[in-house]
Amino acid sequence: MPDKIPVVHVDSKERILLSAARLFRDHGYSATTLRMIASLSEIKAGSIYYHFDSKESILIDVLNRGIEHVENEVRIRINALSSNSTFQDKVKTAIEGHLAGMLSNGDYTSANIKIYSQIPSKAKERHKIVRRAYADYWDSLFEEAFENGELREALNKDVFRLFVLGSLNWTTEWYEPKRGSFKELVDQVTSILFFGIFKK
Amino acid sequence: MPDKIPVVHVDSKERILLSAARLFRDHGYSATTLRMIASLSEIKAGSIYYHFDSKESILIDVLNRGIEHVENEVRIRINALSSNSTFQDKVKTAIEGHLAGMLSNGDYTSANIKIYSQIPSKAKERHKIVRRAYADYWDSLFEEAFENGELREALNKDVFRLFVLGSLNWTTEWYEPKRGSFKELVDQVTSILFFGIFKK
DNA sequence: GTCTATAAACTGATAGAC
DNA sequence: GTCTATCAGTTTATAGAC
Repeated sequence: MPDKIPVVHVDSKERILLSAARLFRDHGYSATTLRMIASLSEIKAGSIYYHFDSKESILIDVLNRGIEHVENEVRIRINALSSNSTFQDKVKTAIEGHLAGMLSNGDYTSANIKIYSQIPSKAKERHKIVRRAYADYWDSLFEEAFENGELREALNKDVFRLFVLGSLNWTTEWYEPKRGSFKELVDQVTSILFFGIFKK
Repeated sequence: MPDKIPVVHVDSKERILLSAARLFRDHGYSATTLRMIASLSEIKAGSIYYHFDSKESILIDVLNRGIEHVENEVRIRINALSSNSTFQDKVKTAIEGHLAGMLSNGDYTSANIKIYSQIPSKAKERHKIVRRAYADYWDSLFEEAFENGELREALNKDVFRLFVLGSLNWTTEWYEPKRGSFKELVDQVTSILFFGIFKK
């Protein structure tokens, strides 16, 4: 993942959120202290409380931005498609958007994906609704293909979406630009998901 | 995930390790306190130090057992295959083993997979060698197929293994027995990975 | 082997000066 | 808005009784 971009000097609130996202992603929510966030934001720990009520409210903002970001990356690309594009184009575009949302400047999104399962249950409950809406977006995308009979089998629809999105999500654990360009990654991942690993 | 099996009364050391694995998996390493581990193990926190030097040494043992467990699940199934089984049989068997290692009584393995990226870097460094050996096992499995020309494309070999294993690993985030039997999951996942989601 | 008690350090959060 | 100082609670880890 790039992240070459330093936590530049914009509004303090923005620096706090970006620092928190990166630290949450790399060390987890609980292992990240307010003093770590403060230090990376080049501010003192007490000052954080001028901008946020609690550590958990920072978390909520980070999580929401993560979904917001990835959803935008997907929607923008989908909306830019010409009206006569095939369904396969559409899905490949969505895959590219999702991967871009996580891997290219997607500090909030990668944080969201990596920490979600281990955050305090109260925060998880609050954030669930936002997540659900994004999942619904993918469901509606696949729904079309199910109806057209383009998909290879009538697999369980939930398993279908969960597996596809999950396989993408895990790329945060291993993708490094030095392995190959982002475009190559999208091509290879799409190729495997569309047609599998075997010749026939 | 089942985990119906309570932390039964075996050796204290075993109870501590199993409790730790489950708590690490569900809450993360840092958010899990020794008092939580002690409580679930039905022992007092101070007593843990008779069996372990530090919290981190519990972590190391949990991580190692995780790889050990999943590796066994895979090896046992692979070795039980008849000598005339096809390469696809072999891979499906390995997938089944890996999923079983995580999802069926795989507390140590699911803990390992979920927390690895966020543990202290010292522990990560120490555990890397054990992980590498398991990755090598999968590499050698696919190597055969590459040479036989059975795989659909000459994709980047690393991306290949990482994507396949990663897509399996993420099932810990969403698989629930109520969605369907374990056998069904193996069939559906294998089907997608082997031949993709599209009809052609 | 397990307990109680406690040390030493760290945590999220607050108060009040500037 | 940001700082310093500090509170109250928690954390890992240790000491010593049984």
